[in-house]
Amino acid sequence: MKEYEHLKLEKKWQILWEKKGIYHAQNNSKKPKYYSLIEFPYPSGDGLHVGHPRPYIGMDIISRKRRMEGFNVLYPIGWDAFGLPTENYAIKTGKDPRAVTKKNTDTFRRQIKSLGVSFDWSREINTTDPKYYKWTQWIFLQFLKKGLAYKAKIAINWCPKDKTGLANEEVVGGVCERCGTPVEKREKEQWMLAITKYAEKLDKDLDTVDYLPQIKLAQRNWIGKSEGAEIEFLVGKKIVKVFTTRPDTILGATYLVLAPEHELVQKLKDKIKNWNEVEKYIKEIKNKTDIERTAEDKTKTGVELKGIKAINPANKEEISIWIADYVLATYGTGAIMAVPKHDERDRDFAQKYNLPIVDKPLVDAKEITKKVGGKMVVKFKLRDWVFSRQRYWGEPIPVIHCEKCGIVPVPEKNLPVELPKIKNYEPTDSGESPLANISKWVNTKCPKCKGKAKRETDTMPNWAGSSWYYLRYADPKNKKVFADKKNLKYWTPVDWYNGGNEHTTLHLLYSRFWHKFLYNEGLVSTSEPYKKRTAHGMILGEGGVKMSKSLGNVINPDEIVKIYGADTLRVYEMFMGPFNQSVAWSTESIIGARRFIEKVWRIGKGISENQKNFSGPRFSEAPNPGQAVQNSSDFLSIRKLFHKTIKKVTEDIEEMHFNTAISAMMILATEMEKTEKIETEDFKKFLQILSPFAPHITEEIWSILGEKKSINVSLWPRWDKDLIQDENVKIVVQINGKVRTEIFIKSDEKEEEIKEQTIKNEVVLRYLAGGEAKKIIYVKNRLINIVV
RNA sequence: GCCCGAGUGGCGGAACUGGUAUACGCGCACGACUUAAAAUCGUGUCUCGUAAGGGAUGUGGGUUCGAUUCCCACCUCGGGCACCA
Repeated sequence: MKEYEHLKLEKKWQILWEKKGIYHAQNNSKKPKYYSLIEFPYPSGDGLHVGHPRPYIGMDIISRKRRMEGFNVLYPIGWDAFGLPTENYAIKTGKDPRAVTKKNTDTFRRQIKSLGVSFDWSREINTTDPKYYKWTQWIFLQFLKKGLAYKAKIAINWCPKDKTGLANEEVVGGVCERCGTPVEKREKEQWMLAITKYAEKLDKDLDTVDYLPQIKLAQRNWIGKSEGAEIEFLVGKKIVKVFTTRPDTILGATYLVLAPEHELVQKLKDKIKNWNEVEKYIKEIKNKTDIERTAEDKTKTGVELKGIKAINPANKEEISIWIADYVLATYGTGAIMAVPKHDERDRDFAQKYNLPIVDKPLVDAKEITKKVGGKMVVKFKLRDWVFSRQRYWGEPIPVIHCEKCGIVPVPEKNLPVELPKIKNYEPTDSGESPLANISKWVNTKCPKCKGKAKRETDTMPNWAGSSWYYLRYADPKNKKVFADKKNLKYWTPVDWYNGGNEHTTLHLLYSRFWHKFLYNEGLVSTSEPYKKRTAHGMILGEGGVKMSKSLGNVINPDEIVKIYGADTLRVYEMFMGPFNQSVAWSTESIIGARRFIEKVWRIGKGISENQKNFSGPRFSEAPNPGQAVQNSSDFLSIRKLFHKTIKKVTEDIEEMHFNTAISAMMILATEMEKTEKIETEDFKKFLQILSPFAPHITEEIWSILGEKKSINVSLWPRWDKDLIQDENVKIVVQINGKVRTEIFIKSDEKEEEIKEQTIKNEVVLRYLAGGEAKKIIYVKNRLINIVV
């Protein structure tokens, strides 16, 4: 056996694995299936940085373990390649976004392959491929058919820098999620998807999936279900409907507040005596950005609608009506009954404008609602999804505007509507997509009446392609349907989906919505797309700051692979900290992972050259993995340690506790090296449990030891229950809760005997001198505490 | 403001269900090997104390034979939501 040359060795196996296609998922297999998924990357021009592979390696470990457990594993990858960075780059350089995407995906593919991740590359997909987005457009047409895609003139979030509309989910703290520019409001005709129709299901069905609790919670908060009552207040002959979660406080309602945009305000114009003042206020509010409206120290403002009054239906009292910016037009009914006694916001407002605060008694919520003719209702904070973008690099919305027929869907047989190649990708200030300038493409015939018509020039948001990509993996090359039903039935749902927390209320929610719609249409076989969802932490730059080009602290995995090898990088990334937590990169610390890998190589070498081979256990006791090894290897059974380590690694992988799994294997490796002889079969089991983490070196040693088949298709080792039991156990002796000494006992020894034995111990006697043991607490195989 | 999550050596982090706090790794120090260096191996490495022993898991209390773990109050950091009636 030669020296460890990671570059040669890793390349060799990567080529061989690819040639044999051992990571290809089989569509017709008798094995049980396992579908593991990572969020497919956006192929940016900067290439991979060391943060990208962390989730890939994590799920790779799960996938490799599943293969060895006998599953037919689908672990696919593709490219979520539509989006602004590529388009902006195209604008700057005058290059075709297609060419830019090709170049970027080539780089990403090469880099990911160099890490030995066991993706099934035969199923690679790309959202910008017309063969793919044909089906994104097709699904849109299904939404349209069912009335869930509709056009509406609404005030949308407009990013003046990116010159495009944004969904609510893409606005973070009043600024554009992507570029940080403060978002403006613009009235525009937009395509909308009626995600709110699924609000109830999206909320309720969270009970049926295995997501991390904080992910469920974040989705629940975003959907924002609340139960309350709609109650009507009479205003002259007109009616104001309010929504309240506290109908029981209605006797304390001393005024009404409408959102400034509330329709009734305009309708009552004639009766409002201070109309000039009211109109001025409405105008002021309209010109405010979200940031100004929600500024922290902002006090509430409002204007009374003088000349009109409302009647509280519970006690028939006349109360005043106000408009104020603290009431939102987009939630509930856009109007509230103000109860300053019980609601802090109403109280603030009442105090500022000297409105009555009365302490009327509480009444039964349901009874009073019924009595005043109201009804119990459920409201959601979730808004419909603004689905139009006024940019080039996205899926064209497959719709035609006909002068006579109105909106006409592009016939399914004419899909895909391909993006035309153009020279200028610059978005326009008018808020139109650059596609609007391509008259040759825009002007078309109406599919219905064959008359003059124009194509829709808005494109879809980059969340469109990613809302269903996991379905396409089940059947990525199908030309007739988005995926064959049989394949969908076999592969879905995704068994384990790992991704970033930043997608909880975006991609994760959107794709659940699409999936539920497709399920309703009978097009997919499960009501939820993902059975289990976990999240990984980010890798930060050295010192704990974000890795970014502007800070110049981005680490390229290419360099690490070159210097240390893919196996070392993989082990390091899994070892550096808990998988679900952010950790700072430390190039200095990688050496630890490399030393471990080299140690494994040395032991393998020793065994293959027959210097370390041995049969039968030599020692009698082993420490627990993760516990201190008390040097004396004569005392340890290396074989027991093998089995304890198999157990620990097997269990830790399932919990994504990769760091502690590696720690246990490091302990075992250190012990192996200290031990003169090791049984080859035991060592092979160690190679197997290490192989998901370090697939190349383990495959190499595996083959050197005479195995003909890949370690990837070997059977995951089991631990021997008897071997992980210790006959002799060390227990700690405490006196008054302080550790004083330790004794060794047989693990099956009776409690009484142990206690007796302890009392006679000389150290214990010394502490007992004069006093007497009041109480003795024994915790099996752990400790004994004597209270004096 | 509200809701999550976290706070442990010089650093990244361990600790099952309340049971030896600081595993594993980095760094550092010393030693072995070497002409030397690197690599590797070994030993040590929370803190005060010569020792016996004492003190430390953000701070202050509590429950318990025993608390990093449970409870209460507070501080700091990270994340989410943010006038949602």
